[in-house]
Amino acid sequence: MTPRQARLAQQRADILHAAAALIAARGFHGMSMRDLAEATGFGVSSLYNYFTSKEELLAELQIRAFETLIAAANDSRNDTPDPATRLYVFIFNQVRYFIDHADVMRVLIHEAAALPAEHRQRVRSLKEAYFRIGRDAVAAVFAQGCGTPDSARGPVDAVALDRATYSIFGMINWVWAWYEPSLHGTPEDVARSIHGLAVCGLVARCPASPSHDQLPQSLAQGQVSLLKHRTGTH
Amino acid sequence: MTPRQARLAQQRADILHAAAALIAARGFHGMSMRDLAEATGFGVSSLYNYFTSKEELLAELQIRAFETLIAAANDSRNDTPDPATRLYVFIFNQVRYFIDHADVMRVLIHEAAALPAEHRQRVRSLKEAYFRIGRDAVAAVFAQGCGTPDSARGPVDAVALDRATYSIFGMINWVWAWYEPSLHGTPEDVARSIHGLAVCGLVARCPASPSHDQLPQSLAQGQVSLLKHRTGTH
DNA sequence: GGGTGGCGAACGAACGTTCGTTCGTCAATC
DNA sequence: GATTGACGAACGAACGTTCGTTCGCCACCC
Repeated sequence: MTPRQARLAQQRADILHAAAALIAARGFHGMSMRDLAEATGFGVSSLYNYFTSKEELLAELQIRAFETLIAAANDSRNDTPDPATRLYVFIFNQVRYFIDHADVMRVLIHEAAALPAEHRQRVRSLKEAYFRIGRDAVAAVFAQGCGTPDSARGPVDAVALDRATYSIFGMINWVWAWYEPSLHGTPEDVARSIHGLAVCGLVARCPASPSHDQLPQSLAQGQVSLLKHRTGTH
Repeated sequence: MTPRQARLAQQRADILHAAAALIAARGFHGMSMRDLAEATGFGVSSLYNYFTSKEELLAELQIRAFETLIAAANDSRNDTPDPATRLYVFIFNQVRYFIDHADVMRVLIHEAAALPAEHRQRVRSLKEAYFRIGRDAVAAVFAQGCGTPDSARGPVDAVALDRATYSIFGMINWVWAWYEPSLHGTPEDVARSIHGLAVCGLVARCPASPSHDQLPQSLAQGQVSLLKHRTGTH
């Protein structure tokens, strides 16, 4: 990559960062290109040297974010054999990403419908790929059970698995709406609360699942950035 | 109420219905007053006979919705003494409301930040009141425990209670993003999945909590409408 | 009972502003 | 000296809102 290309890529990323903040605060239609120009220091027209339209900018933002999330989830998929712990890692990764990059999170959740039809399908398929990773983690916990001999629970059908997975995503995704570091503990606390609900519920005891004290206290931040720069071939 | 007033109130409600659909689809800034005029059959300027501004329209929409939710939650608060069942009723009421009125739901979740400062505080206090109702229901389940003698779980502090409550709200609120009646079962199924996760988690057994089969199969729809019409003094 | 005046309610047109986008030009870089 | 990239100016369209007017209904007086 020539220095020229590197500079161009960096400035594209800078613009995306600023756009994420503005769209998160005011919505896609609420952010004007003049707002974005002021935030980035560019002139309004210069932005069009980096993105062909406002909508392409939104699409790029969402695509990069999902690719980052998917890559992070895949990287940590095989770290541990225990399903409950693996689910914790999945939850924590996403919670941390969303807390660190709340702007991007809000854009992902709120502005999927604002995409033009052309880019809609691409983002949707990325979202589905990410959902499947989460569902696999949930299914593994389901299948393993808790080690309890009790088998009063009926067989888990696919529809119920989907509902449970979506519900767990709901807990994670909702974090942006309420989390305040000074009020609600560390990201680890949040991930443990969610994981606890997902695995044990509010009150049940989970003899065979790892105690929360045994869960990894911290995970390597890794090298994933807010918006991974896609190099090369995809 | 004179027929005149009744007609005016009805038309205000009609406009709010149409606005909810448009805002849900395109966002507050994405809906133009011309869109709304076309959807309602009014001329653009006639809308200003019913609402003083676009922002007041949004505020009214949110305030009515939260008042409806709070009233429904309060009405059913003392129906049953069992905490777990009471939590189920709370969850089901909200899930059903959101599935029946997905438009309003999206507006509540997405467009809180688009409110002008004047109306912001009113909506926020309604939201907090509603949160407290939910938290009380969660706290009761927490306090009762599951009847298990096992007390390995530490004392439940207020912060953890908040996190758990927010997480449960997250499961409920996220329903709008994925629920499809033909794919994901009935609203009762959804409420039971969420309640099951909240109380028992994915895998734990809950000896003392009611089996899902014993939960009320259906609840009276009640007379709450999409946007309750506030008569009189508040 | 039939005209008539007042008024709520709906409207088209137009306001000034801001929107996303394009274009021609000019300075800086290789 | 050619190419890249930043820019101000300008575009038509659409924005939220206001204005003056009209229309039709209902209460009132002759």
